Order: sequence, then C-alpha cells, then structure tokens
Amino acid sequence: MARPPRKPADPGPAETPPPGRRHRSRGGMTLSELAQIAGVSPMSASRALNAPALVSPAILAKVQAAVASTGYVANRVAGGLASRRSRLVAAVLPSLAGSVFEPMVQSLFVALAQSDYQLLLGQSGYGVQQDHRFLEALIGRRPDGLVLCGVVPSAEGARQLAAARLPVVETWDMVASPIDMVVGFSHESIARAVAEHLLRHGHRQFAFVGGDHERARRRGKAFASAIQAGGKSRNEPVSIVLETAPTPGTVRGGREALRRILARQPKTSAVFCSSDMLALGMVTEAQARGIAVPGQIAIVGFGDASFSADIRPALTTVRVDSEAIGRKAAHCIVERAEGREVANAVVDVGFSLIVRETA
Amino acid sequence: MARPPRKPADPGPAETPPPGRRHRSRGGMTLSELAQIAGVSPMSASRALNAPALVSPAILAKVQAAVASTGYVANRVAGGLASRRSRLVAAVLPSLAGSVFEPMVQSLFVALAQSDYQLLLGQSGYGVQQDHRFLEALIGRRPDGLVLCGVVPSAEGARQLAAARLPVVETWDMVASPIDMVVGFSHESIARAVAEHLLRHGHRQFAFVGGDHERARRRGKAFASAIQAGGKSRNEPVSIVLETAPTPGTVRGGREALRRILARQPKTSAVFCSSDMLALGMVTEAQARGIAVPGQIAIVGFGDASFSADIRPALTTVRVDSEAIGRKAAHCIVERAEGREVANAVVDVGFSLIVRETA
DNA sequence: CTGTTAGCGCATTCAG
DNA sequence: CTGAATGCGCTAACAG
Repeated sequence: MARPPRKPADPGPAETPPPGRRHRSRGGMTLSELAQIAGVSPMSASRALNAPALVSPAILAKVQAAVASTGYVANRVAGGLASRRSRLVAAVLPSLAGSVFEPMVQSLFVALAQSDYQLLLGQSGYGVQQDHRFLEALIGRRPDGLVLCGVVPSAEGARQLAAARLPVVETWDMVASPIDMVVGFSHESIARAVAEHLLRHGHRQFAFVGGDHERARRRGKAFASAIQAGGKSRNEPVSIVLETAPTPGTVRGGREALRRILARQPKTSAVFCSSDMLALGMVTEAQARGIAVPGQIAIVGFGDASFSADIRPALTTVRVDSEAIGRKAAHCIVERAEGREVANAVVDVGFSLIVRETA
Repeated sequence: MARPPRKPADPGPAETPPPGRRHRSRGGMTLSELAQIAGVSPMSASRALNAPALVSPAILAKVQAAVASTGYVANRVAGGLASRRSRLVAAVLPSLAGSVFEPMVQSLFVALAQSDYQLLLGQSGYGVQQDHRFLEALIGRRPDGLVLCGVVPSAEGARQLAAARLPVVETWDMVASPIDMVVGFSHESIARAVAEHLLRHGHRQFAFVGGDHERARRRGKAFASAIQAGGKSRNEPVSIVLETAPTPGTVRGGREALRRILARQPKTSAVFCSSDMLALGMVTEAQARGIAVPGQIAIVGFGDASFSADIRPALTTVRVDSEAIGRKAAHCIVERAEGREVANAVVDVGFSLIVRETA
C-alpha cells in the first residue's frame, strides 16, 4: 500500500478540510494561518508585521489581534530566504573565556539588537590557523555582515570573506591593510604614549609582556621601537626585554612572566603588560617577593578592567573605549546591510592612559 | 513599457541561455549551479555534501572537485527551511560582560560546534523582566534548542518556550521545577558545605553577599538557613547578615559590601561571596583597613576564577565544573534535536570546596 | 544508489 | 492600499 506522492495532483474527494498539510508538528503557525484567522490575505498580514505604515488601521488591528490571541512568531528563516536578508551578524572572536573583548561584544550585541539584528557567534582561537572551516559555517548562514574581534583572518579566510561579498568590520587593533572597514585603536600610538610616560619618569630598563600570538608580538615590537626612539631622542641608553604569556592573560601568567623578566634583566624598572590581568599578576608577584610597586618596579596594564581602579595599588593602565568600538562596528554593519554607504570606513576611537598608582 | 511579470509562462524565444535568474548578486552560487558544474543532479550534489555515504564514490569525487574549484558554500537558511532543522542553538545569558558564565558558554559553544550546531546569542539582563521580546527574536530563528544560562524566564517567557516546543536546558543553579531539562548544581548543597566548613572553624557571625537579583537572594537564604541549622545542631548562637552587591560582581562592589557588613555587624568573622570578584574586593578592602585575612575575617568566594589561586592570599572558593555543564547541556540539546531521548533530564554536576588561604 | 517532484514559510513584484 | 502569483535554495519523499 504505497503512500501516494507528497501531495500529488489529487483533485479527488476532499478528505481533509484544510489543505492536508503534512507535518504540522515543528515550527508552529504560519503566516497564512495567521492571516486566515485575522481574515486578511497573507500579504497584508506580512505587511502589518513588517511595514505597519503600509496597511490600513483596520487590517493592522485585525492582524495584531490575531497575533495576540495566537502567540504567532514569524519564521525568520523563511523570511530570510525570501528576502535574502538574514538580519544576522556573525561575530568572530578568539575565545569567549577570559577575553578582553567582552565589553565590546556586549555593546555590539546591544547595538545590533536595537536595529533588530542578531548575533551569531564564531570562535577562531588565537591562531591564524584554519579559520576557513568555521568561517564557512558562518557564511553558510548568509549573515548580513561580519565583525572580526581581535582576529586576523588567514589569507584563505580573507578570500572567503571577499567571495561572500559581506560587509566586514575588523575591530580592536587597527590593521594596516583592512579587508573592508575597521574600528579600533592604534597600538603604535599607545606604545608611544606609554613609552613616553615611563621614560619621563626616569625608567631606562623595560619589559613588555604580551600574549603568545602574532598580534601581541606586533604590539611588543611597537613598544620596543617606541622605547628605542625615546631613548635615542633623549640620548640615553635604554633596554627592553620582550616576554610572552599564555593567552588569555591570567594572574599566574603575569607572575611567571615577571619572574622570567627579572631573571633576564634584573634591573628592569618598568613593565608594560598587554592586559590588566597580567598586570595584576605582576603586582602580585612583586609583592610576594618584597619588590615595591611602583617604587622598585612600575607596571602598566592594558584595558582598564573592572577591577583595575579598585585593587591596591590601583593599576595604571590604558583604556580603550570598547563600548564605542562595538557600537560603531554595529553602525558600520547596519548601514551597509541597509544599502547605505559608510563614510568613515576606518575609525580610530583613540585611547587614554589612566595614571593611577602602579606607574 | 511595462516589464513583463517576473517570469510568467513565457515559452517564447530563449533570450538568456542559463535559465534567466534574477538577482545573482548576493548569496553566491546555488546547489543547482554546483550540480551542473559537477555534472550531476542537484539531489546527488546535496547528498554528496550532507550524506556522503549515500552516494557513489564517482559522484562524490565530482562534487568535491566542483566545491574545491568554485568555493561553494551551502546556504543553510534554505537548507533549514526545507529540512525544518536550523542547526542553530540559542543561548540566553544575563550579560556577556563580566559574567561568570563564560567558561560554560565557551564549552557549550565548542561542544555544539563539534556536532555542527551554531550558537545564537541572546541577553536577558539579570531581571525576570520582559524577556518575551528577545525570546521571540530567538524563537523566530527556529533554533533546534535553547540553553538558559543562569536565567530564569518569566511566566510569559516560559509559556513562549513551551509553545515553541523546543528542547530547553536550564543551566547553572538547578531550579526546583524545570521547564524541560536541567544541568547544574545545587546551591543548597553548596550553602551547607560552606556553612559547615566555616562553623567547624569556629565562626559564629556570618555575612553573605550576593548579586541584586532573585537568584542570588535565594542563594543567600539557603546559606542563612544552613548557618542557622548548623548553629542549632551545635547548640551555639549564630548570626548572619545578608548583603547585596551590583551584578555582575566587581572588586568595588565587594569593597563596598564589606564596609556595609562591618557597619551592620562589626564582629563578622566570615563572609561567603557569590563570586570570586566580589571576594577579591573583600580581601582588598580588608587589607586596606588593616583587617587580617583570614585571621580576623575569613572569606569564601564562588566560581574559582582564573585568578583565585594566584592572588595573595589565595582565595578559598567553591568550584563548579562549568565546562562539564556546557558540555552536558550541549549533549542534551543535540540528542533531543536528533530525535533521541535524553535519559537524565536533570543532571547535577556537583561542586567542590577549594580550601586555600582566605578561609 | 540516483533522479524527480513538490514544497518549506515567507517577501518581492506587479496588477488591481 | 491590497492581493495573487512566483520563487528564494534547499531537502523530504518517493519511484526508478
């Protein structure tokens, strides 16, 4: 007794009063059903939902009543397919855990939500490794835009992004040759500001501690250059050691890094850390060893974490306006997704050096 | 010169050799195009992509070659619509910023990715407020499951979730009457363990500091009950004050809370904090005021944050296996999404009291 | 194992 | 302002 094909040309006796749907189990009500209940055409219901201004008050009221009584929730995957706009934005970050990007992602999320876009998450790990795997997964959702948070795509990844013809915003450290749009800050400028501050306070032997990834190494080099340049312009001998700590930065990582630094360059008197967690570790280790902070060693953090102002001694650190980055990145994506041009494809939100007690 | 309807029955002269598509600008290549290039039927191409075992090696090879040469990325929104499976899981958390849920969300993310599911993010704020707004947005994507991370849905929200007939996992504190599945730990058990530890060490005047939301208040009450019970069984007078600090917990919040506690109950000798950040604040404030930790005041944190073992004094805290929670939640969702039953709909991952220096 | 047919639930397009 | 027709790109269900 073979079942007939799905719904063949079967103008036979109407066995099922409603047009005999198949699997009305998952997915809930459809727009057509809603429209039927409201007593309007599906198209009017669609408009009442998406462009209320285009329908008469009467229809609007009927549809809204039907929504209220049924709890109808539109199927956005169908809508996305039909309209070719998913209202989805993909965000790629190295890792969720212990990441310094959270405040940025948070504000990105909120700003996007306000424009009725949702966030799809991707994680890259910190490497420039095979990101094409998960990039494909994201691209397959046909997001209306993509935000890279402190992530540098591989050449292959960049190609995929280009092929997908998506609005892309790179955030955090600004990169030299952006794929599309960039919102962030200049680590060179920050390096110079920190170097200048420290040199002015008489320090001559420095250290830098960054994560164990390419981006951090570039920051270390920028800081080293700034220190060298400052020494030269002052005609004073300076020295600097570059250390690395596991990413994401931890107190333990900071403590261990300080030990290594002091082993390599015992008279180090100032350290610039790529995160406040690392800096907290440095302070902790220094205290444990009876080294005065900032008396014997000055410590500068990065990020102005929530705890930085309130620990003792309070951390001197570099603050970047993560919220602004998230917000502006969202703006860039939304504008482009709606077909408008974005005037400033490269936005530098700047930074500020917050001088507190540790330096 | 009215344009003809979109593509009406127009068997006229074939003007465009390929079947005259409309807007081949966004969205990239289609499966049919891929199939054509590979020289197979669309359905074979689909199978080669999604169920390679069902096609002959010859077809598989052809399709894979075509994918490699074109960079084809399947459109999952179309696939989702057709198959009624989005391979999307929605995760709701109070906030991304400074949240204690990150390690859990991280492992949830990874575990889901391994089963080829992606994470759609939702934020609720800590309140039990109008979550139905963004719940609708999530449900509209027709996710295959939903994970609530430390979030209690409102009655309205719970109704929507029920109506959506989704697999739902509530995580973190286990709730008394779950919507569907639960993975987490028992705050009552934790309260008892901490109370017992503290009582055994001779403490009699306690404080509890939690966030300013319902869930935290329940934890505070559980701790108070455990303390009272412990005092009664020992026949010793005990007292406890309940304080609250802004969520998410910060060092500043902890410092301020300690001040209030000491103002209310000067002889407080043991404090249980609902997060390690708060505990760090307490330690900081105590040190700033010359109060010895743990000599004069013992402090117990919660969460075993990355810094807790490495600060001085090292934090005594309660560890929960966040990774396990994320992993198991993912398992629950995936199993149900694939139509299998989940044997343990309620999973307690337990906890451990990590005794270090502060208590 | 392979191909054909018929939609998934919605929005775009155009004619009223 | 409203509605009917059409198909977004893919897969389920069948028949070979």
